[in-house]
Amino acid sequence: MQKLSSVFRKLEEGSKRLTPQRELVIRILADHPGEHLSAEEIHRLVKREFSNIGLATVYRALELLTDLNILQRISFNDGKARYEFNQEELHRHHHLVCLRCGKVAEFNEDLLESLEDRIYKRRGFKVMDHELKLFGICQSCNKNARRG
Amino acid sequence: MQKLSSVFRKLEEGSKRLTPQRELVIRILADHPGEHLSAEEIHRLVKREFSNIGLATVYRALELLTDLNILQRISFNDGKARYEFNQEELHRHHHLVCLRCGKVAEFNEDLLESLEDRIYKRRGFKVMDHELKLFGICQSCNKNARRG
DNA sequence: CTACGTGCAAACAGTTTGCAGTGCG
DNA sequence: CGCACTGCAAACTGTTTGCACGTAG
Repeated sequence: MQKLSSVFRKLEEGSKRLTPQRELVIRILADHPGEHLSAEEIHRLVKREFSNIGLATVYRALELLTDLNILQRISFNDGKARYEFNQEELHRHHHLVCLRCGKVAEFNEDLLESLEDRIYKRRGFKVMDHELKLFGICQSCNKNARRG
Repeated sequence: MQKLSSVFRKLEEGSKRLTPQRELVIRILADHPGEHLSAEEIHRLVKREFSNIGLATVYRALELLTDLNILQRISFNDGKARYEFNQEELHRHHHLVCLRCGKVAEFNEDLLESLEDRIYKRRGFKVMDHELKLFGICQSCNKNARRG
């Protein structure tokens, strides 16, 4: 992973260490792109390679990495936070949440910039980031519904 | 409130009752538009007029009313759910979340329809609703920052 | 009289915190 | 040595559930 050096630099700036636990958390997220893992799921996956890691350590790693903007925390209103890499592209990466089967798909589209310009002009609100969730019925559920 | 009759009809369809507690929850939300109250805040406000109402009752009322699409549950990733009226306009009512002071402002803009058309054509995903949050720095924080 | 509704307390899930111990820098 | 870091368990917060009782239809 070429990105590790940049992670390392960000950690060093706050005199934080890249411990095996933290590195594993990062690797797990890297190995599961677009899966929006929860802390518990991450803990379970990390445990397979580091069996005695504590859940609190995972939480602390996730918090640290989120603060450093290495990860991004998102929530789908199911009561638990989920995490993914905070790649630059994520700022224009959105979610399609199926109301029937619950699957979360992603799409990238930059459509919001003109809106953000307008908001700044009209309201003086400087948009730094955005989060767009579209709720609806996905293709496969749609097909099943038509058959049923 | 002219809307109460429609609430009543929706409740009757499921043979649910419009109890004083439920009506109060509705009135509190009506009296605090755009404030995104949490269950606890609603409970506190309701208690002022109905001192022995239980928190669980508020939760149950909120769940019921959300299921009936009378209310809408939203979350700003602060660990608790928030509620507002599910007016039709809400479907194109979005949030500006200030990263510095935490204030949540609203704006209405319909800008997403063309995007939704495109998503349906490309991905077969039929969008029913959307939720857009813009994170940034609000006007007053922006001014303070420039001064400071 | 039955099904819905309630208050209370206990249970629950996700997350955070306190603490004693470990080990890098 | 000192401070970051850890695992563990206990604490905390928001929410849900079980239960006994009440009350509307």
